[in-house]
Amino acid sequence: MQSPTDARKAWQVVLEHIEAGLIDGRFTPGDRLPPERELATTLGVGRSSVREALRVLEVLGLVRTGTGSGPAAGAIIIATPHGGMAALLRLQVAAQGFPLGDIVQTRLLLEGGVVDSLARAGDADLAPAVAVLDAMERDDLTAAEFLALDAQFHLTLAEASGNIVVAAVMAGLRSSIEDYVREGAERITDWAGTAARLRQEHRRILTAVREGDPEGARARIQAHITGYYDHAGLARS
Amino acid sequence: MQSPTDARKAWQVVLEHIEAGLIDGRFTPGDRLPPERELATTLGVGRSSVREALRVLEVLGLVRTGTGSGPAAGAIIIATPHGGMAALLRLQVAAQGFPLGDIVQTRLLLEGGVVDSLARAGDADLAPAVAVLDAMERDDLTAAEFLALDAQFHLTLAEASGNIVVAAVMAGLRSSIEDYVREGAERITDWAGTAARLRQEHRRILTAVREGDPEGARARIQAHITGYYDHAGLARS
DNA sequence: CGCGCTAGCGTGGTCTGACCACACGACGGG
DNA sequence: CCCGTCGTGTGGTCAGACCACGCTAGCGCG
Repeated sequence: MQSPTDARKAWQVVLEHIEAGLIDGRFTPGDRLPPERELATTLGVGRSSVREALRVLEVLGLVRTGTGSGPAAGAIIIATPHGGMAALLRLQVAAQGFPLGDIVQTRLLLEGGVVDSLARAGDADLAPAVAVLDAMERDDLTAAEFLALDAQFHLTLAEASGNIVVAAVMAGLRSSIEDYVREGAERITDWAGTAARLRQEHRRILTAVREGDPEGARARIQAHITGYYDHAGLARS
Repeated sequence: MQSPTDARKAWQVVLEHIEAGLIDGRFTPGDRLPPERELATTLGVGRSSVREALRVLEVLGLVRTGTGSGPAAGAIIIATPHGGMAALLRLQVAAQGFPLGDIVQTRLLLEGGVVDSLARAGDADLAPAVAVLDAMERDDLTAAEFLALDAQFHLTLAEASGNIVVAAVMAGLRSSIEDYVREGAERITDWAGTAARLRQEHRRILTAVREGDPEGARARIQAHITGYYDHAGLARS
């Protein structure tokens, strides 16, 4: 049949089979994969190997598994990359594969590009971003709540640019350093003042975007990000 | 003990345990994780659950498993994000979660930022990039070989910028659309001429970087990328 | 006749035990 | 002293069993 001891691991066979199915359209988002037991017999591998492959797909945000029966049961194809991107970046940071500084620098690059293109486009829908900004005006927010809205603001901008990939990467980058950001906030004594400054910076970024000023928007969002990291003492890793 | 039926799946418990170990420094790159059987008894889960977690870590590029005994055996902590990033992006593209156009646009953003920062830095080591360019001068290269070197050139630039995260994302983006790029090359009739043009564009990008011309370098690499995709008929998806 | 409850069934989730392949390392024979 | 071989610990895989969970069909009662 094949090599003495098949080079590809059993779970890789399953993964490749599902990937091939995705590519040629046999499986599309919303579809249900065959039951684990059926996949196992079909591919001639054990059920545990099938499960290992499904686990990978689940973490990468490609399938969602549900127990019981009915429409929500089984392994359903989805395509929600945020979770997988976040897990990948978070773990790489934890394993010291990604220095914090590089993460921040990448954010600068992406967010700068996002506001640049938003300012050039001119017709972007900034309403969601404004809504988040309004929510941040409340003065009874904890630091954690404020930071969550802050993250949402940046994510909303990325989504407004219409590029799903950039939005997913940005969300992942942000969440990968979420713990450090929160930790940094605790070191800030004048939190109310800092929050006020961040709010103002957000407003000015939006203004620059609205006025069609790519350079200004880029400079302001980059200053906004580096400013916070410096202020929170998260400079280098 | 805990909730009626523990909300967290068993494999998530394992994943969180290892992540916690990475964060607090119990596990660092180069270390070996405990044997699967030991992890299973330690955490009170079955060995199959441990294996599912390890499989995820393996795909994400965090561990490398080896059979047998000795220093290369067992699950060893690594931090090689390229493979995981590539797998994530590739599968998301396959599952139609990421449109091809967004992938290309993200490349434009990142590569533009890379050459921009290289041109500003001025002291970057461009020798590896030059070496790849020299290798591309050979005229007996197949299209696939040429494209592989092309990809390596772009990756080398990203690595020269010193940002691991950007390099990993760029490598992932590139490999996620590798099949489509190769497919596009087959549609190009005058391949020799196209290759010559690509070579020239590469040279000019490097020249702009050397001369410290960020705007020029950015414009040239973006034109280079969009030019190829248009020429190969990979415009939109 | 109709409604509600229950048993069945198919799904994923998990554990156990077994066996294989592999590679190092120690032991013993030459 | 060197080399081959067997022991042992590791991951890789499979088979089987059981549980939890929800839908669903069918039964029984009103």
